[in-house]
Amino acid sequence: MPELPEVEVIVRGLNKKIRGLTISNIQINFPSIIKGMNPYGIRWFKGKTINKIQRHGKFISIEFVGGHKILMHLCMSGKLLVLPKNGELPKHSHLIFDFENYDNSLIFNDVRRFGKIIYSFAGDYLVDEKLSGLGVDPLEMTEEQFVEIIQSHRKMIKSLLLSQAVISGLGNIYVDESLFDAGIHPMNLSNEIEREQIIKLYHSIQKILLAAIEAGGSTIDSFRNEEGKKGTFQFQHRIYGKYGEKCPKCGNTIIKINVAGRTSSVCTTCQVPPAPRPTARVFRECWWGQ
DNA sequence: CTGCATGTTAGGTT
DNA sequence: CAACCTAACATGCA
Repeated sequence: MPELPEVEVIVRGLNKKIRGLTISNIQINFPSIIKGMNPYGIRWFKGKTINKIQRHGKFISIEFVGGHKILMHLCMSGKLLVLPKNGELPKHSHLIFDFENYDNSLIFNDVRRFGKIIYSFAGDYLVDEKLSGLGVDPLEMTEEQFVEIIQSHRKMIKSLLLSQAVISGLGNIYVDESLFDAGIHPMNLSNEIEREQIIKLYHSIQKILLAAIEAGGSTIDSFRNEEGKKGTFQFQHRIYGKYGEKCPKCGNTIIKINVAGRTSSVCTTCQVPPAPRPTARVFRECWWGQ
């Protein structure tokens, strides 16, 4: 569930709390979340000092002095918590780092265990592969870059915005919110959207992401920041998950549709659906039928 | 018990 | 090849 704003909130919190600290101990409770190589090899990081923590799309990297990294993805229910070393450990805490001269531990916690941890000794190919497979960051892309990306694919806009290899960081919540804000139906084909509309979408995305970060992210169910606290941006959602309710712009009923395999909420008055396209099969059938 | 939700990936189809 | 669909993953919740 954590998308760009939630991950950004966590990364900022971690930088404030654990940047510059040296790992004194690593406790591995559930090795299989450490994927792609020997999970216990992560103990190599004991004694290493954190240089900085960064966000890459929805990934979090902890970079150590010397350049080696631990890469993490929270997927749906993952949390990174900084909690008192001697306090009660929350259930589903799979990996715990202790630090020299610091009373708190960093805990990777994940109820569903979809989250991943990948580490790197020397530009390990797994870490590099993940990072190099990411598209542009929505907060760093330019208006022109965005227009170019949208126009160079012929794909349903929602599906395109969700493609991490093209634009990295957006998920179901912020795609629905941005498309609604810009007045674009999620099933519109990307290369059929007017330039003016694409630019409007660009600004909707930026505005919404920044506001969400400001509000500490959206807590729909499980998201918590590194202190275990909820975000408040869910109270500013206007369309996500609101099917059956009234559209805040026009008052019509918001409906639920499935796009790119995901539940989507749309107002068909404010977000005009594309004209239905005949599939090749339907076209053939019509041909034979006449 | 059933179905749904979430992000990603693998595998198959159009 | 690009776009699209579905299943799988693990678990909690209604």
